[in-house]
Amino acid sequence: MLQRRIDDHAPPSRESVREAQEIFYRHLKRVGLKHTDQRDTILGTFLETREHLSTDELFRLVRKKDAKIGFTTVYRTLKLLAECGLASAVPFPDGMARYEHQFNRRSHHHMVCTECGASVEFFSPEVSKLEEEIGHKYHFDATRHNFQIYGICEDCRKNIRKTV
Amino acid sequence: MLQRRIDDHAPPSRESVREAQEIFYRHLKRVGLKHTDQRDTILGTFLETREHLSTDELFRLVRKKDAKIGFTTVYRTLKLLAECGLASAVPFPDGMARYEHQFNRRSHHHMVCTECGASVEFFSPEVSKLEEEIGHKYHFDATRHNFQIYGICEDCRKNIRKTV
DNA sequence: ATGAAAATGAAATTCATTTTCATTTGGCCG
DNA sequence: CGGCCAAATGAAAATGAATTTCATTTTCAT
Repeated sequence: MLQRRIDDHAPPSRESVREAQEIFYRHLKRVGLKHTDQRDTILGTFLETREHLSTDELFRLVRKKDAKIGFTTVYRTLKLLAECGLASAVPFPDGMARYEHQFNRRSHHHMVCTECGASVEFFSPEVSKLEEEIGHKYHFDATRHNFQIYGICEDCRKNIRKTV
Repeated sequence: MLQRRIDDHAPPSRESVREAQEIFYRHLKRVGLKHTDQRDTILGTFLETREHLSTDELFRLVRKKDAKIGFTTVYRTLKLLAECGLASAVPFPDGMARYEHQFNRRSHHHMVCTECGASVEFFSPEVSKLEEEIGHKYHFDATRHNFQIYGICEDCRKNIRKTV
Protein backbone atom coordinates (compact mmCIF):
# COMPACT_ATOMS: atom_id res chain seq x y z
CA MET A 1 0.00 0.00 0.00
CA LEU A 2 1.32 3.39 -0.91
CA GLN A 3 2.30 5.30 2.17
CA ARG A 4 1.83 8.99 1.93
CA ARG A 5 3.16 10.76 4.95
CA ILE A 6 2.89 14.13 6.47
CA ASP A 7 6.01 14.55 8.48
CA ASP A 8 8.18 17.54 9.23
CA HIS A 9 11.20 15.75 10.69
CA ALA A 10 14.70 16.20 9.39
CA PRO A 11 16.72 13.08 8.63
CA PRO A 12 18.90 11.95 11.56
CA SER A 13 22.29 13.62 11.96
CA ARG A 14 25.52 11.72 11.46
CA GLU A 15 25.88 11.97 15.20
CA SER A 16 22.56 10.27 15.87
CA VAL A 17 23.36 7.51 13.47
CA ARG A 18 26.57 6.75 15.31
CA GLU A 19 24.73 6.75 18.58
CA ALA A 20 22.19 4.29 17.22
CA GLN A 21 24.99 2.09 15.95
CA GLU A 22 26.46 2.03 19.40
CA ILE A 23 23.17 0.94 20.92
CA PHE A 24 22.92 -1.78 18.31
CA TYR A 25 26.44 -3.11 18.72
CA ARG A 26 26.24 -2.99 22.48
CA HIS A 27 23.16 -5.17 22.15
CA LEU A 28 24.93 -7.57 19.81
CA LYS A 29 27.83 -7.87 22.18
CA ARG A 30 25.55 -8.56 25.09
CA VAL A 31 23.89 -11.48 23.37
CA GLY A 32 27.11 -12.77 21.85
CA LEU A 33 26.57 -11.78 18.24
CA LYS A 34 28.97 -10.28 15.77
CA HIS A 35 29.57 -7.01 14.03
CA THR A 36 29.21 -7.30 10.27
CA ASP A 37 29.15 -5.01 7.28
CA GLN A 38 25.70 -6.21 6.33
CA ARG A 39 24.28 -5.24 9.69
CA ASP A 40 25.89 -1.83 9.38
CA THR A 41 24.38 -1.26 5.97
CA ILE A 42 20.96 -2.42 7.07
CA LEU A 43 20.91 -0.27 10.19
CA GLY A 44 22.10 2.74 8.23
CA THR A 45 19.45 2.28 5.59
CA PHE A 46 16.76 1.82 8.17
CA LEU A 47 17.68 4.99 10.03
CA GLU A 48 17.46 7.03 6.85
CA THR A 49 13.84 6.11 6.34
CA ARG A 50 10.84 8.08 7.54
CA GLU A 51 8.33 5.48 6.51
CA HIS A 52 6.60 2.49 7.93
CA LEU A 53 8.48 -0.23 6.18
CA SER A 54 7.70 -3.85 5.57
CA THR A 55 10.65 -6.20 5.61
CA ASP A 56 10.49 -6.44 1.87
CA GLU A 57 10.50 -2.68 1.39
CA LEU A 58 13.55 -2.33 3.58
CA PHE A 59 15.19 -5.17 1.71
CA ARG A 60 14.74 -3.33 -1.57
CA LEU A 61 16.29 -0.17 -0.15
CA VAL A 62 19.21 -2.12 1.25
CA ARG A 63 19.75 -3.85 -2.07
CA LYS A 64 20.39 -0.48 -3.70
CA LYS A 65 23.39 -0.02 -1.44
CA ASP A 66 24.67 -3.55 -1.56
CA ALA A 67 23.06 -5.93 -3.99
CA LYS A 68 24.62 -8.94 -2.36
CA ILE A 69 22.70 -8.62 0.90
CA GLY A 70 19.90 -11.15 1.03
CA PHE A 71 16.36 -10.85 2.22
CA THR A 72 17.00 -13.26 5.08
CA THR A 73 19.69 -11.05 6.54
CA VAL A 74 17.46 -8.00 6.40
CA TYR A 75 14.70 -9.96 8.02
CA ARG A 76 16.92 -11.17 10.83
CA THR A 77 18.52 -7.79 11.37
CA LEU A 78 15.15 -6.13 11.64
CA LYS A 79 14.29 -8.56 14.40
CA LEU A 80 17.49 -7.67 16.19
CA LEU A 81 16.72 -3.99 15.86
CA ALA A 82 13.31 -4.57 17.35
CA GLU A 83 14.91 -6.53 20.18
CA CYS A 84 17.08 -3.64 21.25
CA GLY A 85 14.34 -1.07 20.83
CA LEU A 86 15.64 0.69 17.74
CA ALA A 87 12.72 -0.51 15.66
CA SER A 88 9.16 -1.21 16.55
CA ALA A 89 6.25 -2.78 14.81
CA VAL A 90 3.31 -0.63 13.79
CA PRO A 91 0.05 -2.47 13.20
CA PHE A 92 -1.46 -1.37 9.91
CA PRO A 93 -4.83 -2.31 8.50
CA ASP A 94 -3.30 -4.24 5.60
CA GLY A 95 -1.98 -6.81 8.06
CA MET A 96 1.58 -6.83 6.87
CA ALA A 97 4.28 -6.37 9.49
CA ARG A 98 5.63 -2.86 9.32
CA TYR A 99 8.36 -1.26 11.32
CA GLU A 100 9.49 2.22 12.03
CA HIS A 101 12.65 3.30 13.70
CA GLN A 102 12.41 4.59 17.20
CA PHE A 103 15.67 6.35 17.48
CA ASN A 104 15.59 9.96 18.58
CA ARG A 105 11.93 10.25 17.94
CA ARG A 106 9.38 11.73 20.20
CA SER A 107 6.74 9.28 21.31
CA HIS A 108 4.19 9.60 18.59
CA HIS A 109 1.02 8.06 17.31
CA HIS A 110 -0.62 7.45 13.99
CA MET A 111 -3.75 8.39 12.23
CA VAL A 112 -4.36 6.17 9.24
CA CYS A 113 -6.81 6.57 6.38
CA THR A 114 -8.65 3.31 5.82
CA GLU A 115 -9.32 4.22 2.20
CA CYS A 116 -5.91 5.15 0.85
CA GLY A 117 -3.54 4.18 3.66
CA ALA A 118 -2.18 7.70 4.08
CA SER A 119 -0.84 8.20 7.55
CA VAL A 120 -0.26 11.22 9.69
CA GLU A 121 1.79 11.28 12.82
CA PHE A 122 0.63 13.17 15.79
CA PHE A 123 2.00 13.86 19.22
CA SER A 124 0.08 13.83 22.40
CA PRO A 125 1.78 13.97 25.75
CA GLU A 126 -1.49 12.92 27.34
CA VAL A 127 -1.10 9.47 25.88
CA SER A 128 2.18 8.85 27.64
CA LYS A 129 0.66 10.07 30.84
CA LEU A 130 -2.18 7.62 30.37
CA GLU A 131 0.26 4.80 29.73
CA GLU A 132 1.88 5.47 33.05
CA GLU A 133 -1.35 5.88 34.97
CA ILE A 134 -3.02 2.79 33.62
CA GLY A 135 0.12 0.72 34.07
CA HIS A 136 0.32 1.76 37.67
CA LYS A 137 -3.33 1.06 38.30
CA TYR A 138 -3.12 -2.53 37.07
CA HIS A 139 0.39 -3.22 38.34
CA PHE A 140 1.92 -3.51 34.92
CA ASP A 141 5.41 -2.40 34.15
CA ALA A 142 4.32 -0.51 31.05
CA THR A 143 7.04 -0.29 28.44
CA ARG A 144 5.36 1.00 25.32
CA HIS A 145 2.07 1.50 23.63
CA ASN A 146 0.32 1.66 20.33
CA PHE A 147 -2.19 4.27 19.50
CA GLN A 148 -3.74 4.50 16.09
CA ILE A 149 -6.77 6.38 14.98
CA TYR A 150 -8.47 5.12 11.86
CA GLY A 151 -10.68 7.21 9.68
CA ILE A 152 -11.07 8.74 6.27
CA CYS A 153 -8.89 11.60 5.17
CA GLU A 154 -10.12 14.77 3.56
CA ASP A 155 -9.05 13.78 0.04
CA CYS A 156 -10.79 10.44 0.19
CA ARG A 157 -13.96 12.02 1.49
CA LYS A 158 -13.95 14.27 -1.57
CA ASN A 159 -13.35 11.37 -3.92
CA ILE A 160 -16.08 9.29 -2.39
CA ARG A 161 -18.53 12.13 -2.74
CA LYS A 162 -17.65 12.39 -6.42
CA THR A 163 -17.94 8.72 -7.29
CA VAL A 164 -21.17 8.01 -5.40
CA MET B 1 -3.83 -12.22 37.38
CA LEU B 2 -3.82 -14.28 34.25
CA GLN B 3 -6.51 -13.09 31.89
CA ARG B 4 -7.97 -10.93 34.51
CA ARG B 5 -10.58 -8.76 32.97
CA ILE B 6 -12.28 -5.72 34.24
CA ASP B 7 -15.32 -6.54 32.34
CA ASP B 8 -18.58 -6.39 34.15
CA HIS B 9 -20.70 -7.13 31.14
CA ALA B 10 -23.14 -9.96 31.25
CA PRO B 11 -23.33 -12.14 28.15
CA PRO B 12 -25.53 -10.45 25.59
CA SER B 13 -29.24 -10.79 26.15
CA ARG B 14 -31.44 -12.54 23.67
CA GLU B 15 -32.64 -9.08 22.82
CA SER B 16 -29.16 -7.77 22.00
CA VAL B 17 -28.40 -10.78 19.90
CA ARG B 18 -31.49 -10.15 17.83
CA GLU B 19 -30.50 -6.54 17.46
CA ALA B 20 -27.05 -7.53 16.24
CA GLN B 21 -28.60 -9.97 13.82
CA GLU B 22 -30.69 -7.18 12.41
CA ILE B 23 -27.65 -5.02 11.86
CA PHE B 24 -25.96 -7.93 10.17
CA TYR B 25 -28.85 -8.84 7.90
CA ARG B 26 -29.52 -5.27 7.00
CA HIS B 27 -25.92 -5.12 5.86
CA LEU B 28 -26.27 -8.33 3.88
CA LYS B 29 -29.37 -7.05 2.18
CA ARG B 30 -27.67 -3.82 1.29
CA VAL B 31 -24.85 -5.56 -0.51
CA GLY B 32 -27.10 -8.20 -2.05
CA LEU B 33 -26.14 -11.19 0.06
CA LYS B 34 -28.30 -13.84 1.58
CA HIS B 35 -29.48 -14.99 4.97
CA THR B 36 -28.20 -18.42 5.88
CA ASP B 37 -28.20 -20.71 8.89
CA GLN B 38 -24.43 -20.84 8.90
CA ARG B 39 -24.19 -17.10 9.15
CA ASP B 40 -26.66 -17.14 11.99
CA THR B 41 -24.70 -19.72 13.88
CA ILE B 42 -21.41 -17.94 13.34
CA LEU B 43 -22.76 -14.57 14.42
CA GLY B 44 -24.40 -16.14 17.48
CA THR B 45 -21.20 -17.89 18.49
CA PHE B 46 -19.17 -14.77 17.99
CA LEU B 47 -21.45 -12.66 20.15
CA GLU B 48 -21.16 -15.12 23.02
CA THR B 49 -17.42 -14.67 23.22
CA ARG B 50 -15.60 -12.23 25.45
CA GLU B 51 -12.17 -12.95 24.05
CA HIS B 52 -9.96 -11.86 21.24
CA LEU B 53 -10.44 -14.61 18.73
CA SER B 54 -8.44 -15.68 15.74
CA THR B 55 -10.42 -17.02 12.81
CA ASP B 56 -9.38 -20.50 13.72
CA GLU B 57 -10.46 -20.15 17.33
CA LEU B 58 -13.87 -18.96 16.27
CA PHE B 59 -14.04 -21.80 13.77
CA ARG B 60 -13.47 -24.32 16.55
CA LEU B 61 -16.22 -22.79 18.66
CA VAL B 62 -18.59 -22.78 15.72
CA ARG B 63 -17.79 -26.38 14.96
CA LYS B 64 -19.08 -27.38 18.38
CA LYS B 65 -22.49 -26.09 17.44
CA ASP B 66 -22.54 -27.34 13.88
CA ALA B 67 -19.77 -29.61 12.80
CA LYS B 68 -20.61 -29.19 9.15
CA ILE B 69 -19.69 -25.51 8.98
CA GLY B 70 -16.33 -25.07 7.30
CA PHE B 71 -13.42 -22.85 8.09
CA THR B 72 -13.91 -20.92 4.88
CA THR B 73 -17.40 -19.88 5.82
CA VAL B 74 -16.26 -18.69 9.23
CA TYR B 75 -13.47 -16.76 7.61
CA ARG B 76 -15.80 -15.11 5.14
CA THR B 77 -18.45 -14.36 7.72
CA LEU B 78 -15.91 -12.75 10.01
CA LYS B 79 -14.99 -10.43 7.19
CA LEU B 80 -18.62 -9.54 6.69
CA LEU B 81 -19.00 -8.85 10.39
CA ALA B 82 -16.01 -6.56 10.29
CA GLU B 83 -17.48 -4.82 7.27
CA CYS B 84 -20.64 -3.87 9.08
CA GLY B 85 -18.87 -2.89 12.27
CA LEU B 86 -19.93 -5.80 14.47
CA ALA B 87 -16.39 -7.11 14.67
CA SER B 88 -13.09 -5.36 14.68
CA ALA B 89 -9.52 -6.45 14.44
CA VAL B 90 -7.25 -6.09 17.44
CA PRO B 91 -3.54 -6.05 16.71
CA PHE B 92 -1.74 -8.44 19.04
CA PRO B 93 1.98 -8.95 19.35
CA ASP B 94 1.81 -12.50 17.94
CA GLY B 95 0.82 -11.03 14.60
CA MET B 96 -2.18 -13.25 14.00
CA ALA B 97 -5.39 -11.51 13.06
CA ARG B 98 -7.68 -11.37 16.06
CA TYR B 99 -11.15 -10.00 16.31
CA GLU B 100 -13.45 -8.94 19.06
CA HIS B 101 -17.09 -8.12 18.79
CA GLN B 102 -18.07 -4.53 19.07
CA PHE B 103 -21.68 -4.94 19.80
CA ASN B 104 -22.97 -3.22 22.91
CA ARG B 105 -19.56 -2.66 24.29
CA ARG B 106 -18.16 0.48 25.70
CA SER B 107 -15.16 1.78 23.84
CA HIS B 108 -12.27 0.07 25.54
CA HIS B 109 -8.58 -0.48 25.26
CA HIS B 110 -6.09 -3.19 26.05
CA MET B 111 -3.08 -3.69 28.19
CA VAL B 112 -1.14 -6.75 27.12
CA CYS B 113 1.65 -8.56 28.89
CA THR B 114 4.47 -9.19 26.46
CA GLU B 115 5.68 -12.16 28.51
CA CYS B 116 2.55 -14.26 28.95
CA GLY B 117 0.00 -12.57 26.71
CA ALA B 118 -2.45 -11.89 29.54
CA SER B 119 -4.66 -9.00 28.67
CA VAL B 120 -6.60 -6.54 30.73
CA GLU B 121 -9.22 -4.27 29.36
CA PHE B 122 -9.47 -0.76 30.55
CA PHE B 123 -11.73 2.14 29.85
CA SER B 124 -10.66 5.68 29.41
CA PRO B 125 -13.05 8.31 28.18
CA GLU B 126 -10.09 10.56 27.51
CA VAL B 127 -9.03 8.36 24.65
CA SER B 128 -12.29 8.87 22.80
CA LYS B 129 -12.00 12.57 23.38
CA LEU B 130 -8.51 12.49 21.91
CA GLU B 131 -9.76 10.58 18.88
CA GLU B 132 -12.24 13.31 18.19
CA GLU B 133 -9.82 16.16 18.79
CA ILE B 134 -7.03 14.76 16.67
CA GLY B 135 -9.40 13.80 13.88
CA HIS B 136 -10.74 17.31 13.80
CA LYS B 137 -7.27 18.82 13.79
CA TYR B 138 -6.10 16.85 10.76
CA HIS B 139 -9.43 16.88 8.93
CA PHE B 140 -9.97 13.16 9.28
CA ASP B 141 -13.34 11.62 9.70
CA ALA B 142 -12.21 9.45 12.61
CA THR B 143 -14.19 6.25 12.93
CA ARG B 144 -12.30 4.12 15.40
CA HIS B 145 -9.00 3.68 17.12
CA ASN B 146 -6.66 1.19 18.63
CA PHE B 147 -4.95 1.73 21.89
CA GLN B 148 -2.80 -0.90 23.47
CA ILE B 149 -0.32 -0.62 26.25
CA TYR B 150 2.39 -3.26 26.37
CA GLY B 151 4.28 -4.17 29.46
CA ILE B 152 4.99 -6.89 31.94
CA CYS B 153 2.38 -7.97 34.42
CA GLU B 154 2.95 -8.44 38.11
CA ASP B 155 3.10 -12.23 37.95
CA CYS B 156 5.66 -12.26 35.19
CA ARG B 157 7.80 -9.74 37.01
CA LYS B 158 7.87 -12.08 39.99
CA ASN B 159 8.76 -15.07 37.84
CA ILE B 160 11.55 -13.23 36.10
CA ARG B 161 13.02 -12.18 39.41
CA LYS B 162 13.04 -15.80 40.54
CA THR B 163 14.68 -17.27 37.46
CA VAL B 164 17.36 -14.62 37.06
C1' DA C 1 -42.32 -24.52 -7.92
C1' DT C 2 -38.46 -22.60 -10.68
C1' DG C 3 -34.26 -20.70 -11.87
C1' DA C 4 -30.76 -17.31 -11.29
C1' DA C 5 -27.68 -15.75 -8.01
C1' DA C 6 -25.30 -16.57 -4.03
C1' DA C 7 -23.36 -19.71 -0.36
C1' DT C 8 -20.87 -23.45 1.01
C1' DG C 9 -16.80 -26.11 2.10
C1' DA C 10 -12.99 -29.01 0.69
C1' DA C 11 -9.08 -28.45 -1.59
C1' DA C 12 -5.75 -25.79 -3.85
C1' DT C 13 -3.19 -21.60 -4.02
C1' DT C 14 -0.88 -17.60 -2.58
C1' DC C 15 2.35 -15.19 -0.20
C1' DA C 16 4.65 -13.26 3.89
C1' DT C 17 7.34 -15.19 7.25
C1' DT C 18 10.49 -18.38 9.18
C1' DT C 19 13.73 -22.23 9.13
C1' DT C 20 17.30 -25.10 7.13
C1' DC C 21 21.73 -25.94 5.64
C1' DA C 22 25.99 -25.58 3.16
C1' DT C 23 29.31 -22.21 2.97
C1' DT C 24 31.74 -18.03 4.40
C1' DT C 25 33.27 -14.73 7.81
C1' DG C 26 34.50 -12.43 12.26
C1' DG C 27 37.22 -12.19 15.99
C1' DC C 28 39.35 -14.40 19.99
C1' DC C 29 43.42 -16.94 21.56
C1' DG C 30 47.79 -18.83 21.39
C1' DC D 1 50.15 -13.83 12.48
C1' DG D 2 47.37 -18.18 11.79
C1' DG D 3 44.06 -21.32 13.15
C1' DC D 4 39.85 -22.35 15.13
C1' DC D 5 35.08 -22.28 15.93
C1' DA D 6 30.96 -20.00 16.76
C1' DA D 7 28.21 -17.06 14.34
C1' DA D 8 26.60 -14.97 9.87
C1' DT D 9 25.08 -15.31 5.45
C1' DG D 10 21.86 -16.17 1.76
C1' DA D 11 19.61 -19.34 -1.38
C1' DA D 12 16.27 -22.48 -1.12
C1' DA D 13 12.84 -24.98 1.18
C1' DA D 14 9.25 -25.12 4.64
C1' DT D 15 5.66 -23.23 7.13
C1' DG D 16 1.28 -21.57 8.00
C1' DA D 17 -2.27 -18.06 7.88
C1' DA D 18 -5.06 -15.94 4.55
C1' DT D 19 -7.45 -16.23 0.31
C1' DT D 20 -9.33 -18.20 -3.92
C1' DT D 21 -11.28 -21.84 -6.77
C1' DC D 22 -14.79 -24.71 -8.11
C1' DA D 23 -18.29 -28.25 -7.99
C1' DT D 24 -22.31 -28.65 -5.48
C1' DT D 25 -26.08 -27.01 -2.59
C1' DT D 26 -29.13 -23.48 -0.89
C1' DT D 27 -31.70 -19.16 -0.82
C1' DC D 28 -35.24 -16.30 -2.35
C1' DA D 29 -37.71 -13.39 -5.72
C1' DT D 30 -40.98 -14.30 -9.03
